[in-house]
Amino acid sequence: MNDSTAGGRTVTLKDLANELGIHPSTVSRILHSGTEVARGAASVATAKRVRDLAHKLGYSPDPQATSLRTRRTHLLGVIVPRLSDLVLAIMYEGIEEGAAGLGYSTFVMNSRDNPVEQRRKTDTMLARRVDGLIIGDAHLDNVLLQELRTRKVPFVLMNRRVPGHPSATCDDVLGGQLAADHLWSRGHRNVAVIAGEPYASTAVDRTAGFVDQWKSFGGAISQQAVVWSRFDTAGGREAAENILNACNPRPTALFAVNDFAAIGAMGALRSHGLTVGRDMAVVGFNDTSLAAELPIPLSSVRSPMLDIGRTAVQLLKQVLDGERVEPIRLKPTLCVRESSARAISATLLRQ
Amino acid sequence: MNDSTAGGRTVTLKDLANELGIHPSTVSRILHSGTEVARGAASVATAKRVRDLAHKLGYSPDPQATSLRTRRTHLLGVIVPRLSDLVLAIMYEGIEEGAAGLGYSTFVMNSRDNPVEQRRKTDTMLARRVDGLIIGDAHLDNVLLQELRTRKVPFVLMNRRVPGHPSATCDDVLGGQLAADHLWSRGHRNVAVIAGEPYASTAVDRTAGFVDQWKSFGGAISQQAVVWSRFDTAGGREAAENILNACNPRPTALFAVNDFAAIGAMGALRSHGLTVGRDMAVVGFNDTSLAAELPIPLSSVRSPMLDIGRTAVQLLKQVLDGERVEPIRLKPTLCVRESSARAISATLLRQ
DNA sequence: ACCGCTTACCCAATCGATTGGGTAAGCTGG
DNA sequence: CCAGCTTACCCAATCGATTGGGTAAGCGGT
Repeated sequence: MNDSTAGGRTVTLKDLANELGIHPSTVSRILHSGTEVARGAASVATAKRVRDLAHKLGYSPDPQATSLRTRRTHLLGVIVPRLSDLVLAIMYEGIEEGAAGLGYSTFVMNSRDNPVEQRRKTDTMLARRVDGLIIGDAHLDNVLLQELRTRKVPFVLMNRRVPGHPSATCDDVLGGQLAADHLWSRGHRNVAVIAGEPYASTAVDRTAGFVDQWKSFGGAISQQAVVWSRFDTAGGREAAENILNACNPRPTALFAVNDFAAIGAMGALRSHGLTVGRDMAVVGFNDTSLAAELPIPLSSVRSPMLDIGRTAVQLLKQVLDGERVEPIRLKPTLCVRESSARAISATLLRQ
Repeated sequence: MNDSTAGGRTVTLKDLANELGIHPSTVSRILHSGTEVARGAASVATAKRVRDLAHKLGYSPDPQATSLRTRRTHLLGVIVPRLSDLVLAIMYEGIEEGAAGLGYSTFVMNSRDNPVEQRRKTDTMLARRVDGLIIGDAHLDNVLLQELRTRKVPFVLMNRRVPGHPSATCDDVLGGQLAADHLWSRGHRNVAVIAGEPYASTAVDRTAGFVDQWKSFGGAISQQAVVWSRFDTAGGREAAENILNACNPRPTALFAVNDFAAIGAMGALRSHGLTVGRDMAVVGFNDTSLAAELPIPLSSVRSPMLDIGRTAVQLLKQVLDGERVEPIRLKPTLCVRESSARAISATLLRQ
């Protein structure tokens, strides 16, 4: 453990310099740069003496002082709808890992998907002088992003994309297609979609991927079979209720763009006396750790959440380095489980 | 939105001073202190001119410069086992809220409950010169805490307590008692406990609260009916398997110190052909949002997670202000649901 | 002996805000 | 008319690290 503490005495460059009878700038050059500058700034012997002493005294540079001078804080801001959304929490673990690898630290804040909060949190981050932002709660219609671009704030989107901005996301269109392929191949011909929030690209893309693929197979999906909803269990429950009420004949399969909505829907189905996997197939999205653990394990499109977080950091790093970057979409895969594994039964077909 | 950006020109005190033809120190005093110092430093008219200009130009003080001078960063470090644990994620939301209210920003890092990582993350936080730490992953046997105290690093514990250190936690002993009261009152006499990790006070206290209360009723709990386990679904599943194998006669009720472990256990019970709520009562802990949404809703001891987070910040603030603080334990309440609502059935009693 | 080059440093300004210690002008009271 | 006080400021050092621009010593070559 180093000795620079919140409470105790802190070792500074000057301390090291005084101790060794050399100038702080020399110490800085030795410690600062990996041999390129160090050589030329000091003799090998001096460099070693400095490094040894620094290590012995547990010197760690003051990041505030460094930032003040260099105008770079090595701080990244991360804004998510809410960390209590497992999906974002896992992406954040990827971010933390990626950022640590590059020597950055990260702030996270919850915006609750509320535009006022998004702006406020963004402001707080910028007031802290973060070097860049990772935005995990982008709305498709958001003006904030244009503003940030105009002001040349470096940022990347994560999880949700918005055309024209760099982003690290799951290939949600593909994910929707995978779900459609699966349900169609199991013989389903009458399906409904719990579509999520229309302001989120995740919801829109997954739904579009599913619906377009379904139509390309020659299937039909009526207006009332696509229900927009919140992403949480309560939203999924309501959406499923709507579908059960509005769709006649009752669909034989449900695609929810989010595992939590799928779980809520499963609850609603159960309340209606339907058994998931037998009377109704259900497919979720993200393959959160719960999907496999449910009493009736949930089929789900697995999105590489950790990798999305890591990729977002890499991308932001490139932006900070002034490189031009393209959006990246990581491939999802389908995990089939009991909730949708069996082919549609004769009884259901006959309905 | 203020104009100080990661990308653009930033307005400094000196800019304001030049613009108005006064000295930066005067501007600082006006903007810095709420009338006490400001009065005496400048005329009311000047103060207004300064404030108006600051607002117009979107001045926001450079936190790095401020910290360098004042030696306080207004940064708090938060260390948790993992943010993908819903419980900690929600506590963090409380922290974020509380910290924002006091003008602090927070770093979070995941330690994965691994002592090496705990130390490494602590070091990273201190290297960033945080003003204090909120530690959410304390182990009962941890030496790190003693070290931090010796080095006079201000910190408080959250979620898990360790005797002798300030902490904001749930009253876990009481929580365990509530579960015991409930199951006993429903007629159960043969129970088992999925106890969690023995290094966490949450696990130890909840188990002790339950077991002691049970014994005070005259009940008995055998050695093999208390199974230590990981906190996740897989851990709960394994523990339940152990219990089903080792306990004869089979218990009629299960208390898991964590909802996720409870969910895992429910899966195991189902695999054994047992119906939760009828063949076996199950009670979890924390009342995470999923408990109520499960196909068979889970009874759970509700712990005030948001408040614990908020309280942790308040407590740390007091520590930073040099006040003496006592550990705080917030009261849990019991939410009874289908998984344990009905009284023990005659069939089960006869077993 | 002298030019030019390398080696191994030192010097001082700078980033932006804070703060203890001035000081000049103006007013009051005796 | 002047001591003494208040008002409304200014000055300069400081926090710790970085960095462009020195410079003195030493050495090789001619």
